[in-house]
Amino acid sequence: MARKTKEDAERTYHALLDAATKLFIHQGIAKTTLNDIATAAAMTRGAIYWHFDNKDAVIRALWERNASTLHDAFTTELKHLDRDDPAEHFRRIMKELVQSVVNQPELGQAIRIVMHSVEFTDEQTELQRFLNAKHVELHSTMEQAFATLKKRKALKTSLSSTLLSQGFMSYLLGLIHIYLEPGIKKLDLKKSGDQLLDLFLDPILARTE
Amino acid sequence: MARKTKEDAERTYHALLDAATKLFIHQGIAKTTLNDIATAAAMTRGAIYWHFDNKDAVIRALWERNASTLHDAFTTELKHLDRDDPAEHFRRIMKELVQSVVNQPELGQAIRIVMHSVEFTDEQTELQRFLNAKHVELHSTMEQAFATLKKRKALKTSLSSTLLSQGFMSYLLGLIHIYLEPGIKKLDLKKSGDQLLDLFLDPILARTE
DNA sequence: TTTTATACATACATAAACGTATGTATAAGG
DNA sequence: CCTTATACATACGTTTATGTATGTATAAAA
Repeated sequence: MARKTKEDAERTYHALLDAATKLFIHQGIAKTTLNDIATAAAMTRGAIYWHFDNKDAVIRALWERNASTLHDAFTTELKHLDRDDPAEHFRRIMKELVQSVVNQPELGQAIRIVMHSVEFTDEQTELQRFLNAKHVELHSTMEQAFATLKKRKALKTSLSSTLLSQGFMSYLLGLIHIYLEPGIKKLDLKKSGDQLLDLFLDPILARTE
Repeated sequence: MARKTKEDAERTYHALLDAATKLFIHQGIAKTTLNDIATAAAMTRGAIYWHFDNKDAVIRALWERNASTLHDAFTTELKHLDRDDPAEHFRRIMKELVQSVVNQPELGQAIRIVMHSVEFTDEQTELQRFLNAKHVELHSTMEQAFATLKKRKALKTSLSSTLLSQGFMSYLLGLIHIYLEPGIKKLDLKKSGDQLLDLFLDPILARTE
C-alpha cells in the first residue's frame, strides 16, 4: 500500500484508538484481538504494530489521549486549594470531576477500560506499573488535600485526614465504577452526582460563611 | 493412573481450587493457565477437566465454596431487619460483613478474583451472567433494606432510599475493593472498618434511643 | 468375584493470536 | 528530480493454551 500524509497517519492513529475503545467496551479487553481492532478501523495489524508495540500500549495510549488531561488537571487543582474557602473549593473540584466523567463518554470509556486493566500481581507489566503509579499519585494527592483541609480547620470531624481520604476515595471510585458498569440498576450520576457527593461531604466539610 | 476414593477425589478438588486461588492472586487470572493450576496442585489438566468444564467454572466453583455462604447470609439477614431497632441492626450487619472479609482471607481472595472476572460486555459468558445476577441481587436487597429503613423512620435524611442505597453500595464496594487491592497505600479495614462505616452511616441513620 | 463406573493421566489435534520479517507505493526532504 | 524514510499491507513462523479423545488402574457396586 501507499504512504499517507502525516495527517492521514494521525487519522488512522485515532481511528485505531476509537475502534479499540468500542471493541473493548462491547466485547471485552481480553476477547478483543489486535486483528479485530485493525479490521474495525479498516486497517490491518500492520497499522497497529506501526503505531503501537502491543495491546497494552494501545490501552496506555487510550489513557494518554482520553484521561491524562483530566488526571493532571485534577491532581494539580487539588494541590492549590483556595486560601479563603478550601472546603467549598474542594467540593466544587469533586463535582466537576464527576460531571467530566458523565459528560465525556470517551473519558468514561477510557476509565472503564483502564480500571479493568489493573490486576495487581507479583510481576507487573509495564502497563500495570504505569497505571499503578497514576493510582498511587491520585491517592497521595487526595491525602494531601485532606491534610490541607484539616490544617485550615475546614473539617468538622476529628478523624485523621488519612482515614478520611481513604474513605472518600473509596466512595468516589465506587460511584464512578458503578456508574460506568452497565448493570441493570443504573446510577444516574448526571442528575444525582452532586447530591451523592454532598451526602458524603456535608457531614465532614465545615461551613465557612 | 489409579482411581481414588471419594475422599481423595474431594481432596484434589479442593487442592485444585486452592492452587487456582494462589495463582490467580499472584500472577493474575488471564496469565494463569489450566496447566499452571494442575501442576501447582501436583496434578495434570486431566484432573481439572474432570472436576470443571473450564477456567470460568473454576472461578464459579471458587465463589460457591468461599463466598456464597456470606452472600446468602448477608442478603437474607438484610431482609429481616429488627422490628425495634432497624438502624442499629443494619449498621451491625455491615460491620460484620466488613470484618468477615477482613478475617477470612479465602473469602477476600475469592471476592477479588470474582471482581476481576466481571467485565460487562454485550455477549456475556455463563460466568458473567451468574456473577451479574448475584450483583443485581445484592443491589436490590440493599435497596429494599433502605426502603425498610425509610418506612420505619430510621433515616435522618429525606433523600430517596434508592439514592442512599446506590451511594452506600458505592462506598461499601469501594472500601472492599481498595482494601483487597494491594496498592502501596494500604487500607486497614480491620482497625478502621467500623470508623469508616460510621463515617457514612452516622449522618443518615437516626438514633432510636 | 466380576463388572462397571470413577478419577484421573496422557496424547493429540487445532486454532488462534502474536511478533516479526519483508514488501511497497508514495510523501517528504534535499 | 532523485532519494529516502514513512505508513502501512502481507506473509511467515512460532508459541501456547485449549478441548477432546483415549488409556487405565482401581474403588465401589452388583
